[in-house]
Amino acid sequence: MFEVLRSHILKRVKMPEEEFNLVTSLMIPKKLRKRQYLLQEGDLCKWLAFVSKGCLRHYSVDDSGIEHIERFGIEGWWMVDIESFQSHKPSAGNIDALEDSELLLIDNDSMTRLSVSVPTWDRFYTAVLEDEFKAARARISDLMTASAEERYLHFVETYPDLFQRVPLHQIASYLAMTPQSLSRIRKELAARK
Amino acid sequence: MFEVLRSHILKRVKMPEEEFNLVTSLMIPKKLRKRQYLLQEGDLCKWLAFVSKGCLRHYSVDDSGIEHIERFGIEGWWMVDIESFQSHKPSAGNIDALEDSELLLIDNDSMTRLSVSVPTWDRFYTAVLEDEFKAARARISDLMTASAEERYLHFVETYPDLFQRVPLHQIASYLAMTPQSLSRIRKELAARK
DNA sequence: CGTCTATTTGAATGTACTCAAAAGCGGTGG
DNA sequence: CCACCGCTTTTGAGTACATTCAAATAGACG
Repeated sequence: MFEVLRSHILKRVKMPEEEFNLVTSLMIPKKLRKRQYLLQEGDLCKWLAFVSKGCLRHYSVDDSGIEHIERFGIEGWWMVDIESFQSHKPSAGNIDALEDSELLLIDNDSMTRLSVSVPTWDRFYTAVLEDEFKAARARISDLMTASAEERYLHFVETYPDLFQRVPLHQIASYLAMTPQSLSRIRKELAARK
Repeated sequence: MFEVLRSHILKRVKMPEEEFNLVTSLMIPKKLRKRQYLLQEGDLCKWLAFVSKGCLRHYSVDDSGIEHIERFGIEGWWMVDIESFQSHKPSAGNIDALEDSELLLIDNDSMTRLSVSVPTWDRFYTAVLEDEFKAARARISDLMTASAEERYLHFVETYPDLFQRVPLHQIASYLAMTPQSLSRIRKELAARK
């Protein structure tokens, strides 16, 4: 149950077993069925959610009713609406499950407690934040400079597992293009090679 | 000299004066003339740079030689190539000064030292990271959903100071459009009202 | 004043979009 | 097992927004 989390943490910091046990003792397991919300627009985001199984998406809906997927999350990823979690404001986005999923939730209080009692926790959290920040910057750069086709190719290369798992129209949404465009791009690429 | 930094820190954490003095004692002042590089593609980014005066930009150059501005930095902002700073890899981007500027640099060693001897430092750094992460997410969302005109309007609203200060073609670059497009958008907006 | 750079304008082009509809796929119930 | 339904993906035609290329105008600086 905690294996994915354990290797995720140990990849970043050396955390003794008893401290890791303290971490897991504070985490709340949660199962989500496909299509079930973890967070709905207007809710307060009270948790960081670690995905130990399944696949979620974080998306928002624009004025025309179109969904824009900001981020996917699979095993070993965290999901959170950082704006809401950190500033205690109602969330502007939604998080729901694309597959039946298993999460480990941790709230702000528990974070504070770990910060006090687990010496490596802060460094771990910082490392995660830095990784997320780097990923966000890479995404910005991609959106700024790459064509629709390039964005698709980068996605396939960067997230080969996701691209197998997630319906195409969801990938199109993540890549900021229409499903029609993605379909045409794939057709074109298939013809070319 | 340290006033901008002081208020920047105190906005986020309560830091006693003697601890703040420890912070400033580890920071290296640096002046940059307009057009001078702080970091050039291929360099290692060894510092976090706090802008106490002036204006910088962080940009990369694509295969066609076009500059893409990822981020501006004015008084009270940090500048860093996080990928290079954190992973000790050669930087893919450049940072240079759009105006004569004054910076306070801090390197990794000093960060570690502060982490040990200034109890609030880690929380401060985490808060900065979270802010940066939030800003990055807002930018992603904007790039994914907004038209060129909307991006420009958001920019003017979000950074009224920057938009007064920075040449239009630099803003165009930041907004991922050509200077020509921005010029036409401004003409159109002026005609409309 | 002359040079260099920034901004604006014009015309043609292209990438990705919208709207509309067909084809494909997967699950459910008769 | 097949027919039907809902949803995903593909295809077609027309369009729009932003781009490219080219050049004129405006502004800044020595």
